[in-house]
Amino acid sequence: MTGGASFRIITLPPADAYRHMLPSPDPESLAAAVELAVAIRSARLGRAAHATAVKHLSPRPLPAFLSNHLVNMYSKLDLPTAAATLLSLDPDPSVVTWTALISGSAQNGRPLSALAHFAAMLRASVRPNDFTFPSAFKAAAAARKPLVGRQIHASSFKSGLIDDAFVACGALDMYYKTGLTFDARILFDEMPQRNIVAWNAVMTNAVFDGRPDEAIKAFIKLRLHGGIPNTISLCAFLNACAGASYSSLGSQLHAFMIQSGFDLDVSVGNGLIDFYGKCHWVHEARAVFDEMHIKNDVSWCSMVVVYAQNGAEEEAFRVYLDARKDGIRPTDFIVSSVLTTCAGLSGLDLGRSLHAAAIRSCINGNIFVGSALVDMYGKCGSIRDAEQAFEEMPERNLISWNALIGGYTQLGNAHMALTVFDEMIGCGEVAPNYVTLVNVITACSRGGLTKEGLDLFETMKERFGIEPRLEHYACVVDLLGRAGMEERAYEFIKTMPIRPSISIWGALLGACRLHGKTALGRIAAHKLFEIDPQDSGNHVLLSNMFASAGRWVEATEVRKEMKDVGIKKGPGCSWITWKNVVHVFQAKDTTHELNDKIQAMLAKLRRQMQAAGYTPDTQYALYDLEEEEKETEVLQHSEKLALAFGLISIPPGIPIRITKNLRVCGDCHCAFKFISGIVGREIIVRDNNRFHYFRDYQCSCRDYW
DNA sequence: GTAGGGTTAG
Repeated sequence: MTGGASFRIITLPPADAYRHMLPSPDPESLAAAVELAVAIRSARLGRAAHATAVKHLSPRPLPAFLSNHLVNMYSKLDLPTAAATLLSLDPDPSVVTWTALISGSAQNGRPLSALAHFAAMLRASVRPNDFTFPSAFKAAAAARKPLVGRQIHASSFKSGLIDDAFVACGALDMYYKTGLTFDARILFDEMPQRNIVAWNAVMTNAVFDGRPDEAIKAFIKLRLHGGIPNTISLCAFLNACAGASYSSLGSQLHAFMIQSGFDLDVSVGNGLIDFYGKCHWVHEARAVFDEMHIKNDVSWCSMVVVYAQNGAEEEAFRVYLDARKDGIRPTDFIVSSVLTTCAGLSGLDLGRSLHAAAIRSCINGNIFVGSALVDMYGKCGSIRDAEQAFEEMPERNLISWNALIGGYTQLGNAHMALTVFDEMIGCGEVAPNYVTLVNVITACSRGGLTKEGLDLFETMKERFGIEPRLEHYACVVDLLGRAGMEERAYEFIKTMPIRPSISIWGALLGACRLHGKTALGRIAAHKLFEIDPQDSGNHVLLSNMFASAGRWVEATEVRKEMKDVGIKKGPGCSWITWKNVVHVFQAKDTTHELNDKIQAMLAKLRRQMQAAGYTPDTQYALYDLEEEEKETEVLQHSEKLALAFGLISIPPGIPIRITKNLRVCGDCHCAFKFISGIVGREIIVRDNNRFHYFRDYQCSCRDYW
């Protein structure tokens, strides 16, 4: 390097600007270069400076300040071995050297080594200073070691350094994060000076621990004390409002932010998007997003999540595509979020393209991405791909296991769901949670394993320490109901210790519909109307139950009642994706451009099916029509139209994937079994409840759904 | 020369 350019100038350069430059060999410049290496996170520059130092300054030892810089650089850039080796070469490392080593470990997610270094420092009789304690507390907090944290607190108290604001804030945060909330409160009350960081520690931890009201109270108290919130306080407040669904309080704060100019901060803007999304104010979230002058990848990701979590999966995907166009890299956060929307859309092709993007960006090994892939493939009915994604994960956690079990559950493969469940227990690395139990009991229900399901429910508390929740009770009602034991299910509901919810009565009503138990069905339906009079699904289910039992008067009455109260039923529809176009069909839909061919195909299929022994199951025609008309009616169901289109358009050998927003109808289910055999093709239907995998005159659900 | 509290996901 020539010309005497000094590394002291720290106007931050673009990340790559200095990477290949060699610093001049005087210790001051070398130290500056090392400092810069940390700032731009360039290990290459740091190593180059180190090499230059060794070359030009040996055999003399490196000056202490330069050595400290180097230890700090290696530690901060997550090269712990180099940092520790360098420290061990120093015959008498100072507290600064030790602190550099400890802080790097704490910041790079290695709290246990940070604590080990801290202990080694004490053994070497080096006393921690006001810089060391905050890092030590951070490590104890991250390692969730309350006893160690308390010891560090005692030591900082003895040395008198606890009165330092940095040290006290570290201790405060440590007590919260290790679950010693009581100690944290005492410490906070006794703090001689409470700076904004202390208030923020109170607020962020209250939100994290699910005590949003406490965070809001702290914010108000801070204002009463004349404290000025910063961006972190505001993000915490927004999270508190989102957690407690205080939509108006949060939007009032939004006004304050605009007044004070805080809304221009990217993190605050991102917090606002997230807050509005969690309050289901999608338009407000979008407005904040659109008005942001500077957006980062978190902004884009938050916007994707707002749409995904508010039932607008197509919009979520569009935002993802816009983000890519805007030059946003597919991060692990964005990819796992968008994969969730693919799972919701049943968008297997989109999911596969994201899988490819994840591999290109080297984030396919991330545990969030991996679990999202397993989940997506499972929900899209590609259980083989789900298995493979699961196998390829470098590490797995509870969520990954739950995703795979959930995939088998959706497919109705109770045997495999239970096998994977046993494997999960057997591996001893993760303990099941309530979601796991919901999945396996549901799998039993769908697979007809009534005894096994009941067994799991009855022993879950004792075997796994999981208290049954409402969801588990609903699973049992479903389990008994599907097995034809509606009366027993009703008795079970009566003895429940929790107040029965929509899902409980809904499960009973569904079972009554399936088995034509109209009297009990009416009881369940009326419970449902009491809880949620506006829900169309319950009315439709009741009406269909009467229709299936041939009781047309009652069926029509329910429909009429719906009309009178002003309940609208969302239309049932089925869709199929071909060549990146989504073709949507409603029942009796004649608007598709290929309608003539579709009708011809349906007529042909009807002849072939009847020759093979199919009779239309007209109980699924929902109106009281003449028998022959009913046959025509069921032939025009949206899933049959979609299938006919698929058979016309998609070449043989490619499975036909259909998605339906309601449950697949019984006649269509029967017809699809015949058609899969007649035309020799795989047909995969995903309804709002589960998958049906038709092949060779059979369905994966074995007619039990 | 070394330090504390933060936004997005399965």
